[in-house]
Amino acid sequence: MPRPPSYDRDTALAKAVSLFWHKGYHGSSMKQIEQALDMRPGSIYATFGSKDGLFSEALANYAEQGGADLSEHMAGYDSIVEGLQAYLRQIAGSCAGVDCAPARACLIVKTLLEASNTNPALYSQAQSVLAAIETSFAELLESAKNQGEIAAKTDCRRLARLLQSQIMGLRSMAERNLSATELEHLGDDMAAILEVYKVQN
Amino acid sequence: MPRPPSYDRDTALAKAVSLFWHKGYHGSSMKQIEQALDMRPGSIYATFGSKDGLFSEALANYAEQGGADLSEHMAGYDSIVEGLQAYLRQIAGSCAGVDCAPARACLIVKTLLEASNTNPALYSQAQSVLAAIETSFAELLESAKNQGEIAAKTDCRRLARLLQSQIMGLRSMAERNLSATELEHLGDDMAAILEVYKVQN
DNA sequence: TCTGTTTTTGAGCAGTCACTCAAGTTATAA
DNA sequence: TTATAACTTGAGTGACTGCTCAAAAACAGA
Repeated sequence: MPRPPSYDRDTALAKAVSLFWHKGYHGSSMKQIEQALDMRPGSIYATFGSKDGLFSEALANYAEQGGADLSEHMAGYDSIVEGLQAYLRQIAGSCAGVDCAPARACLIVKTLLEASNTNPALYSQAQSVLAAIETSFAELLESAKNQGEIAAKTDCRRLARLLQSQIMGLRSMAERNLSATELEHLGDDMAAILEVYKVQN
Repeated sequence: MPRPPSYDRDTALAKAVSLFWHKGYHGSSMKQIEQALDMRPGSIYATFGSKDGLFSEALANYAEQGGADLSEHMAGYDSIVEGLQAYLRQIAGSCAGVDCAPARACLIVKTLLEASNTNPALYSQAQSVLAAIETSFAELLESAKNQGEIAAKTDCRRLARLLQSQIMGLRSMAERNLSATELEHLGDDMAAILEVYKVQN
């Protein structure tokens, strides 16, 4: 008997991700959100509860997407370290394009910095998401160690944090107006950092 | 004949830096600013023109302070590369403390990410400040090259950008809740990156 | 077609936003 | 002491904030 919703939840969420990524949390007003999602306030609040709730779901969605992208990327590589190096170069390349994403910097990092002293709930969510990413990098590196790609004595969590820092730095730098070449060089130099950790053969 | 101002401009600006660093641009309301500076709106607007104007001056002030800190730090080192390595470790160390600054992440980077699609004037200011920092790193590295610390073929601007990315990544990572040890390890690992660029001797 | 349930709508809520300005205050120089 | 010029004050501006809710609309089953 009931009337079905006229919007698609996932489509709406994708549009929210795009807006929040572009403008940030404080920079996106409900008016802009209504326009971006093509939904009236009542529907938005019935579906997502609050602006915070919507942002939280958008952030989770973004993170999941990012995780899927990484998995898909890594599936194309036999060598894990080479896969990670290519991943860094790929970020540099895609950020260099004019089209690129709604923003070049990572939404999670943007949220971490924006929410750290203004919105404890979002701050804490950003922290957990980043911790989870660190873990997945650490697991990849652990596999690399087992395959003999990197030294047996390597502290994988520690290296994972170094890798995560590279991505944060790279994508933040991409918000500057660097040329495509400069960004690609940066990606190359970051990829080269991993060379040191490789086992000689 | 005129009545002199009752507040000190630089003191007020320092308080503004602290608030903006802590809460960001959108996260700091005029009410909070009035309270932090202990000034009434009329005085603030007479002195700084607008919230944007105040933020802009605060950002410039912050950047100048940062530049002075770097110069002072480097003055204590004969070897430029070692000085830069120690600089990275020092950032990691100071971010690790509970006291630390109003925020661990860099105000310039926070502004770059927050303003990129919401406030063109502040975005552009953040970009120029970062370009200037890149330049001063590049000049330091150029000196290091002349002193034979790093290879003659080194692209100093390119290496400067890699160094700047490290600092961005390090200080953004510091907003996560990493332990002091983890942060210090990260600083050490970033310092180690520069080893590769050193000339063997 | 009618009924029952759900969704959509948008005017409007109280509160906050950045900001203004006329009146009051306080210093200095005469 | 008085006149003058600058500074301080804070109530108040319109616009916008996130959000609510009663009424209208739209579907599915009977």
